[in-house]
Amino acid sequence: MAYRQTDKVSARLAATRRGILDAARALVAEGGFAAAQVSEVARRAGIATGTIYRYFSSKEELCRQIFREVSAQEMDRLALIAASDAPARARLVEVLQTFAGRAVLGRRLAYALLAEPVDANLAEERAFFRRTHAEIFARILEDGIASGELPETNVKIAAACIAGAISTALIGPLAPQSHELDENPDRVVDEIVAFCLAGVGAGLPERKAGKIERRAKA
Amino acid sequence: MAYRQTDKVSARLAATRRGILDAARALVAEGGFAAAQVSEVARRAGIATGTIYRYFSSKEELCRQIFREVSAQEMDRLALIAASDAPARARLVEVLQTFAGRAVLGRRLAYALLAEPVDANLAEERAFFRRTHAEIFARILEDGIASGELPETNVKIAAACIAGAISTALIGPLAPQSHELDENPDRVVDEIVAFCLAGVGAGLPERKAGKIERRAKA
DNA sequence: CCAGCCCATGAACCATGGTTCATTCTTTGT
DNA sequence: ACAAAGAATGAACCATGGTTCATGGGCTGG
Repeated sequence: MAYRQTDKVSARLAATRRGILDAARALVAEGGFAAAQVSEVARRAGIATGTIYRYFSSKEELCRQIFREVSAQEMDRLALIAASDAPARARLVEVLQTFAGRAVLGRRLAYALLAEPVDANLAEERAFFRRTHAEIFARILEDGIASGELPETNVKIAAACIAGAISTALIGPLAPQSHELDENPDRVVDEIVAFCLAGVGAGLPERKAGKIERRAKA
Repeated sequence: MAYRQTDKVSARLAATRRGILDAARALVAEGGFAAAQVSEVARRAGIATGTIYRYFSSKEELCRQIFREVSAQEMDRLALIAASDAPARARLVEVLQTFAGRAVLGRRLAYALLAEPVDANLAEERAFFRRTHAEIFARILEDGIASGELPETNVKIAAACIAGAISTALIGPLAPQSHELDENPDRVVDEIVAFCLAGVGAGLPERKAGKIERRAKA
């Protein structure tokens, strides 16, 4: 028995791993997954290219990790709202505003997560992310229908429509010119949320401009 | 003077060009742009790889061409409906049903056009395609608002929401399991259209199951 | 302080898939 | 039939970017 990992070492290893993840995440937030090339991530993390492969078996796995970390963070936030005991309609409004609002604030990262061209394997991860979103929406819709706040609908389809409407309207190629978003993000968000609420028969929301969580995704 | 292109030759050249486009288009419709590799297109068109470059300066240009051809065809169809003198609400219903219905029938191709990961240059072309869609929607919405059929809204945003909701719900990663779409496409389309109509305050559409144009996109 | 192992290094390697180009085949006009 | 010019060929080429691996340096336990 000649070697056993000491605490100091495993701490350093953990730090390196974090460093890699942070570097990659920062790159994704700046230029999308396309910008997160292995050699670039290594440079940014201050290590050699090959070292990455001591921590992640492939670039794909690294990217998946990023995907999971970021999306888990976002999902938790939404899940928390969804789980409150407010009426369904109010929860729906808040979830939509939070989702849309945070996407606006961290637009580049949101684009990477929701829409950037990525290869098939990463797309799986994205699909999972989106599906989870949609499930949160769907569950609230179900509650609302059960309580009579909302009319009957196919909640799965409605949830997918909501997810699509928000993503596309905010960050897709159809997004309003960025200056419009920069100048008046709350207004754009409110419009989109209003569309979605009306889509599920929840009428107009009380406008609560300025209530978006300010910290950017990242 | 020793050579001048004769009619027979230029006809053959034109035929080859078409052959390339058709082969590429078929490949895209089967497996998306990813499947349309230059060598594969050539094989399918029954010519040598290099020959492609006598007709298109690059793969990108070839793909752009495909994009334009297919989308022009779809756009024309929608534009025709949009230009009719029916009331705005009716035109909206028909445009949405047509768009969604045709996307279902040519799902693979629709996916390639609307959602498949493609590189940045092709994405431009896609952006144009989407913007044109959105403009058609937006114009109808404006008409509807002007005539009092629809409540005031930001038509640009609403149009983007519509485009996003339809694409995502039908063919994106949130699309219902294919068997559901295969079994009962009209029902799914109707749900989505209903969501969009409600989103712009147009209430429920008269359901017209089975009215979708049957010919697949292609 | 030495043997043995782990960890880091980064230049070389490799796979993919678009692009080129020397060569060959066809067409044209005399 | 022949020369000039265009068209077609497809194997070689190249760029990109992920992955590997022989090497050297640092830890660990005795």
